[in-house]
Amino acid sequence: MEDQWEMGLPLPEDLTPISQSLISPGLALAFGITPDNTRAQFDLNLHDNCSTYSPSEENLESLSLRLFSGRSDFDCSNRMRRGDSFVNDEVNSGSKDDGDENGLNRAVKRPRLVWTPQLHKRFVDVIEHLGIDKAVPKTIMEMMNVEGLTRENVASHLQKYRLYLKRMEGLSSEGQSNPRRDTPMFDCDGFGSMTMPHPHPPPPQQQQQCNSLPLMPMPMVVPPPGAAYGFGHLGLPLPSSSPSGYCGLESGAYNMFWNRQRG
DNA sequence: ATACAAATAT
DNA sequence: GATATTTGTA
Repeated sequence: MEDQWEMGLPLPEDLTPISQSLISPGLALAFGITPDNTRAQFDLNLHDNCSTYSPSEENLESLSLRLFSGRSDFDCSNRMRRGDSFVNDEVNSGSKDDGDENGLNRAVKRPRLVWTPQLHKRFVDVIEHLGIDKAVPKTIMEMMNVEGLTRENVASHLQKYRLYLKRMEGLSSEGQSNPRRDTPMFDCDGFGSMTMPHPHPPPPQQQQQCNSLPLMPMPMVVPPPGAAYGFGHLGLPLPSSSPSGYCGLESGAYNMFWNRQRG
């Protein structure tokens, strides 16, 4: 059962290697995984400010491996730090591909991250396995192990996620016979946890016994182009689950999922 | 100096 | 509304 997730995944040699690991050796050890082939290969669905990029082409797979045009070492280094005011400590200044036409070392803007259901699912999985007390942005980011994902990406998402949890909490304690109780309109990957969050925090898990988790080694399965996506929340028919178990939206956020009822 | 959470901005 | 950025604080 524990190796079932591997079925249908691309072979290691089919995957483009990624230059940088976001998981610490300690975490990797704690999870009993080998750092080489376990990095998340998420399509981060990054949107440029100017052009919205839709990964519906056959180039999806290659796009999913790196963030933006040719660089994977983006990291947080292009952001201003508090106190001082450096713009961009980008190393290869003077090159023409840094988006700077004038030779000035301008800050390069990181595209906006879109939290796809896949990404969000991993986020939730990590949180649930960490326990609320240990679920802080940095740890979550490390355990998610998604290339290019920053701590502030996670922090921002976490802030909203906590808001969501609070809403649900107040909701469940409010009216017991509440008709508005979330019926899971779908239980596909990534959605169920959003529509039906755990009412109670999962039992605190110890790091040492976490190696049984199917959490880490889970490269994203890219659906074939033109595949029917899960629009169950819109009342559209769900595709019969594919053998690989893929079920989700390839592009676009899950947005409307957690904005159910509002006060 | 760093990371967090909350507040605010885009 | 979603995500980013700033602000206050531990």
